[in-house]
Amino acid sequence: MNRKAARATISDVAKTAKTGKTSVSRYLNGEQHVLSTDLRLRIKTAIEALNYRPSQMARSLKRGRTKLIGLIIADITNPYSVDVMCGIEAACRARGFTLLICNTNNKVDQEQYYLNLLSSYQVEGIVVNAVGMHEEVLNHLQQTLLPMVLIDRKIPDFNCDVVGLNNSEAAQLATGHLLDQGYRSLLFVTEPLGLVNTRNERLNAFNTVMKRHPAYHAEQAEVTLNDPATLDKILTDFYQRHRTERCALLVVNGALTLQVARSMKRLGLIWGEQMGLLGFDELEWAELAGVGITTLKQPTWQIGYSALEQVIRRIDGDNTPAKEQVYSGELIVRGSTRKE
Amino acid sequence: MNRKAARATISDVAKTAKTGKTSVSRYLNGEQHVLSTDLRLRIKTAIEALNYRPSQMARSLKRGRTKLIGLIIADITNPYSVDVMCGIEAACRARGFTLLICNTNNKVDQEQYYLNLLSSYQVEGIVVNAVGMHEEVLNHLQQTLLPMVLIDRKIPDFNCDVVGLNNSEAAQLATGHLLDQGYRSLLFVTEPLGLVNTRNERLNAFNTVMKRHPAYHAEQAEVTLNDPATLDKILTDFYQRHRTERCALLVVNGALTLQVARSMKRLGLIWGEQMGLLGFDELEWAELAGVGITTLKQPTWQIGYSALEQVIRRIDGDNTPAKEQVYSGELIVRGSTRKE
DNA sequence: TTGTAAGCGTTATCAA
DNA sequence: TTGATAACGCTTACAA
Repeated sequence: MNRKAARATISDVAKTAKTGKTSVSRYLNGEQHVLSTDLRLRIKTAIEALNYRPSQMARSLKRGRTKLIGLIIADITNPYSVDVMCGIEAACRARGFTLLICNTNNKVDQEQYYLNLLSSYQVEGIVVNAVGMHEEVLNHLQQTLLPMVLIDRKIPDFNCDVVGLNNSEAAQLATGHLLDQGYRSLLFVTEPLGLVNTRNERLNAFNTVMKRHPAYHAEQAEVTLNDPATLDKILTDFYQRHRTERCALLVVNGALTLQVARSMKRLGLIWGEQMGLLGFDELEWAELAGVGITTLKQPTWQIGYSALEQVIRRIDGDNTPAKEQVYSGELIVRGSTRKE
Repeated sequence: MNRKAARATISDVAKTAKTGKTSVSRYLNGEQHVLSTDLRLRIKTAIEALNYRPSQMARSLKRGRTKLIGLIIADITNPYSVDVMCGIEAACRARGFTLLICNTNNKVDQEQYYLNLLSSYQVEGIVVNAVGMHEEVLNHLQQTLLPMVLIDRKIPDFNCDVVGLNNSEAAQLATGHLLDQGYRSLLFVTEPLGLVNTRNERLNAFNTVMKRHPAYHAEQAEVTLNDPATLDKILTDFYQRHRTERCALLVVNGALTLQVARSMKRLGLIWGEQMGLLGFDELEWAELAGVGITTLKQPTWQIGYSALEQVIRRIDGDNTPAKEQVYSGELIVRGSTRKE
């Protein structure tokens, strides 16, 4: 049976229900009240009999609204990005939008490819998860004319909605915790600062707190994600100079925390013993790594959800000035920053 | 400037280039050789001037081919799923298809929602990443009439292409390794076997190897992912009974390995010391957890890539009987299974 | 309450 | 080598 199963169209339904397609269309679009009970029933049965499902393609074409939203992600491998995505997705379902997920692997050409793709499918808006994105790739997005909201990070000199963490507050919380635990020499480890506002804001808040305690020692170091040798050097050096005091590391994000942990393992530095360790972003394995690693957890799901709501607001015509929404982080204390 | 920026259409291009839309369409669809050099140039300039991009919606409607493929994932939070997805995505880009990613969170209703969605967008095929999927959710997919390929796992009594790991080979490799390392009492820890072929195949291969060594002890235990209490009990019990020999755990997948590691941590059982530990699926934190955890790594990316190629083959009309493609896993030895 | 017809942006058919 | 024109499946005036 069911040889080729050509999809039923609205005309088929109309024919089967012995009516015109207008009525079927009305039935589908919530104007059922204008239909007579009899007709309504005939249409209902016809639809079920034919297993009819309206074509979004045709619908979008006609209406000029696709109900499609594009999501650009630099690195879907990052668990943070995945969590954010889940929030976005939930919001989409709630609002009747469909998400086109584009993983660019941090490559400009792949980003360009997907931007074209999204444009050709006429998405109504774009959410950009900028986590881990190279500056070059990020800047490239300015060309977009569509409603767009950024997650986590801003594009310098580009006025655009942003949703993310309250970086200052979170960094204060983290730094304060380290001091509370008796650490006296702190090293802020970050990926290259560049113009990345999140990194800079976190660092600034760190420095602000430390300036209130002139007796304690604060330092910072920049390192790229895939440069283990340099990282090893930085950590060894810091530890050599400060092993006599209680010293600790504050790491700017989860991806880097992974690298730092690997480096410490290589060097035989045990977190929670020789050095304290606290990283931004929660890690599913945080409790399994030695005595556990203290993290600053972001409300990722919530951030994603809000971001989507914001694009929709823009799509719906909201013209108020670009705004920034920030959420508070939560400190999850584990063995790596326990009092001795 | 740029007030409303209504998208340019093919007619706009035709008008600007002083020609008909047929020619523009020809230009776009690789029939440039039939066009005169002059006309070709005019069209080219017009397209660039208007920043024209053909509407996929209209194209799909007309052609009846959407070049869309749906991906159904039960749990995008699982790193395995993400890696597979990357392979699929790369294949899509290579073959000019666009991926509609649907995360069902293992809920039948969400799956139904997405199945309808995919159908209404007229995807040409579906890839199902069955990793971590509940049987109920999985079975539900049989209704699909579209070309479909499964990743990792089969649907019982449903004839469908599958791409995944060579489970027997991998389980033999893993079991053999444990024996080589001098472990003499092995516990195979799995999620409920049910009719899940992957779990059963892995277990069977494990048993086959163990039967060749009647002097050694083999055991198995089923536990659900979120039942820490039971897991604790299973592990304690096993350890109590076998602490005098060298004993080890073989865990059926990565998600469960995470739980097992947590449980051992709670119980104060140190992997690589009191007990050996080997888990299917590579974990990014494997080397950071204590002495490191030995894993059996799957060629995830490759699996995803192949799966997509297989759907495309089906879409292109391949009618050969459903086939199963398996790939070999790779053992990554770490501290948790080192010789004492 | 119902139906006819035009049109959304493409491509395919056919004629010039 | 070109270009009208008719679909594709749907929504929406407008008419009845």
